[in-house]
Amino acid sequence: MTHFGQSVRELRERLRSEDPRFSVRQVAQRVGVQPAYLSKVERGDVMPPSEATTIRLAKELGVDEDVLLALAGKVSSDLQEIIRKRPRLFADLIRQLKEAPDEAVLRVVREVREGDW
Amino acid sequence: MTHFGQSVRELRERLRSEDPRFSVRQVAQRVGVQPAYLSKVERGDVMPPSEATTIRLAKELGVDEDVLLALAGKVSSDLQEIIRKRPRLFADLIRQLKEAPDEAVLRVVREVREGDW
DNA sequence: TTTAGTGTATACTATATACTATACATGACA
DNA sequence: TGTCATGTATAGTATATAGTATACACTAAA
Repeated sequence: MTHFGQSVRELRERLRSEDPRFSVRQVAQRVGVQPAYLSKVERGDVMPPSEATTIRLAKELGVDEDVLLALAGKVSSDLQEIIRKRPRLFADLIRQLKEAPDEAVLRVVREVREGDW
Repeated sequence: MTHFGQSVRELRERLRSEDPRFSVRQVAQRVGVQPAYLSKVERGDVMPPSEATTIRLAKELGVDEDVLLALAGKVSSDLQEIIRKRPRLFADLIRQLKEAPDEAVLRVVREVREGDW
């Protein structure tokens, strides 16, 4: 469906071109899944892995966890928890920012970071 | 686990005290599930319903969908989609606002609403 | 007193999720 | 030429999700 598997394969192959330890088998081993499973994941033969496995994979591949989770069609459960604690507040905020350009969102992030609350 | 079922029951009973059409059976009928199922949901005998069913239930009970979804331990899939499209941006923003008081978040929402982007 | 409506106990199910385990074919290397 | 490591095909599985269907016991009204 999405290109999660393709992305993982590209990332892994790139790393592999400089380090043979990034074979399907060895990455699978370090991530804690069967090689056959990782192989299928990369070819899009099965759905993307669970959140936990996706995060371990992101760490292994040196890529942002939220980005890889997004490719997997998921949102980190810690973010979900933050939203669930104040659903109306965050739902409003996020929907407000839906169409806002990156720059506008970034400005908000910066403002909040230096916020005086 | 959470008090999703209890909340639903309380909301429904409150409505029922003014309108007999809010019995388990009739609400279940309008929401499109079996009465036995709604009964179990209200008593926490089973996990909260799917997102779609929870939303229909929220409409029926006249309560905010995001709030009821939150009680069900979920985050609306449309919000998730917004986040997934720009994961780094939104992940940062949300984590920044995790500890911020409601007032600060509201100020951001207002600012954005009148934003000049 | 039967009828209608109530809530609920019990048993069952289809589909999805998230994998494991084994075995096979290929290529390089010693 | 045997060994090693590679990627992958195939088959199977445990658990969760999201319910349905039926039947039962109780209450109030007609």
